[in-house]
Amino acid sequence: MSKQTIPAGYKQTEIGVIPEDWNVKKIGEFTDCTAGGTPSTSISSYWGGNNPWMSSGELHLKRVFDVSERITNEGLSNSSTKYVPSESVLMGLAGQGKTRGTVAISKIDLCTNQSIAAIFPSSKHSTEYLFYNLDYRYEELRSLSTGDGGRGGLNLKIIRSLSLPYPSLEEQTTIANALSDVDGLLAELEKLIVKKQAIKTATMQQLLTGKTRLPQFAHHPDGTKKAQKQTELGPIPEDWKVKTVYELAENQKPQFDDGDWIVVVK
DNA sequence: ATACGTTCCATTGTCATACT
DNA sequence: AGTATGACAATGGAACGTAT
Repeated sequence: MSKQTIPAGYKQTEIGVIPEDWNVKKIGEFTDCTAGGTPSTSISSYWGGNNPWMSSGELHLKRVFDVSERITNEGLSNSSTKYVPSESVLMGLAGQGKTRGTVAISKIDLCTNQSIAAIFPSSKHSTEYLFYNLDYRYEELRSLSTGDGGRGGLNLKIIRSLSLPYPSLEEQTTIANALSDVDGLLAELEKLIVKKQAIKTATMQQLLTGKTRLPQFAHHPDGTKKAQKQTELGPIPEDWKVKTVYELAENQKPQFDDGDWIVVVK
């Protein structure tokens, strides 16, 4: 790429144009990471117990407050899994599917399987900032995988050598907070959507069964309220009918030369 | 020709193990 | 200890076979 104009107050680095007072650091320069393991599944005394053990499928939780599996102390000491602290960034290492490159944050101390790398928290970086940076770089992370084709994986060496823009800890925290605020707003919106969907479901139940009539259909011309009648589908308004879909389709059947037909429901 | 149930196969995630 | 890879299980969808 040819020389481009760099805005005042910015500088060119190997990872792109960033503010002058930011640095570029590799993950291995400010913290370390480790992978986990799986206690032998054929030894039942390794399973159960009190130690949370996370499989890579649970990375989609994004913020991991609990996991579904538990292992015993015996399982913990007889496998290569180990406790990683709360506030670690967890990254999927293996898998052809979407797990590889997916990141999450542990919100409890937990153990993981060998397909998860845990990047430890440190006093030099913001876990949330690192999480957002890596989450944003999902496609890039996937392209970094070793090996050819689907089976490739990330490994600890690749993670340690990942470079990222590195502002002061205070700025990292502030950036992460801003993003977290947006996440909060999105979560609120999602809650609202769920609520509206519940209202819609309830409304469908009322309107499609005739339990509640829209005002202009609820009364006879003389002002008396329309009654209900009993049918095989339950009580429905006295002026409604019960018909099979087949009956409706027969009536709607358009005549095409080739014999095909469609039903348009409005 | 259609409806339905079954089988097959690709994808993905996971575990075990050999290798460095 | 960390990584690569063979093996396998779970899943879902496509393809196929059969009865009507």
